[in-house]
Amino acid sequence: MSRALKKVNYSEDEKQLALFAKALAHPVRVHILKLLNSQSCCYTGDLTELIPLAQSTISQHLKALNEAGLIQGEIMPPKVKYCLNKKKWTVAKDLFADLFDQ
Amino acid sequence: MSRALKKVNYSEDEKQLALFAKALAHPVRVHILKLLNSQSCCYTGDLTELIPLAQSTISQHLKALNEAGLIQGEIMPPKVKYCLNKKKWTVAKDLFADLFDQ
DNA sequence: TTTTCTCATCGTATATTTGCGATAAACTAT
DNA sequence: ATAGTTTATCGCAAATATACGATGAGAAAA
Repeated sequence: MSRALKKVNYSEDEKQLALFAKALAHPVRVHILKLLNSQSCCYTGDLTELIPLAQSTISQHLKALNEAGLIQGEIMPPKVKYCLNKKKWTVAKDLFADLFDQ
Repeated sequence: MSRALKKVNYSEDEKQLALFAKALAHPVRVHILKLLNSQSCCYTGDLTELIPLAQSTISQHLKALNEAGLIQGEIMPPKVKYCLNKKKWTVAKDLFADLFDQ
C-alpha cells in the first residue's frame, strides 16, 4: 500500500530505457521485432501463421510493442500492416548502447 | 490454463535477450546498473542511501540482476560487494546491438 | 443488406512482479 | 556467549502480465 506512495525519481532516460526493456522482456516480442526488422513489414495474419499463439494473444503483444513506440501500424483494409518505428528504434538502440558503454 | 501447455520454441538468443531485457525492465534496476558501471562496485548499504526504497526491496532487485547474470556479489563480511559481471555484460551488449543492427 | 475477412478488445483465470515490515542468517567484535 | 552490523529471505497485499475464447468493429465483396 505504501507502494503507491513511493515516488522515486529516476531520470527520463532510465524510465524510457526501462519501458523499452519491458517491451523486449518476452521472447515472442523479441521474435516479432526480429521478423519486422528482417522483412520490413508484416501483417498480423502473417504472424499468426508463424507463431503458434492465439490471434488475440499476438494482438496483445503487438499492442505492447506499439505502446512502447517500437512499432507502428498502418491500416490497409481489411488488414493492418505493422512496421518498425525507425525513429524510436534508433532512440532505443542508442539508450541501450549508452548503458552498455564501457 | 492452456497457458502452461503452450510451449512455443524460441531461439536461445531470443530467450536470453528477453531475460536480460526483463532484468532491465524496471527503472531502479537500470539505475543500479548505471551506478555499478560508473563506480566499479558498490555495497548494498551504499545503495540504500542513494535510493529511497526499503533495504529488502533493494536486495530483491539485486537478486534479480544477479539471477540475470548482470552483476555478481563478493562476500566481504559483514558486507557484500556487488560488481558488474563483465562477461555477461558483454554478452548482453552484443545481443542488444545485434537486435538493433541496421 | 448481408456476408466475409481481418484485427482489436473484453472477460476471465493464473502467474509474476513489486513493495513493505519482520525476521533469519552470517560474520565481527566485545 | 552476547551484542552489533549487514544482507537475504519470508509472508503478505496489490498491481501487472500472459494466455485463451468469445465478441466487437470496420471495410470490402456478394
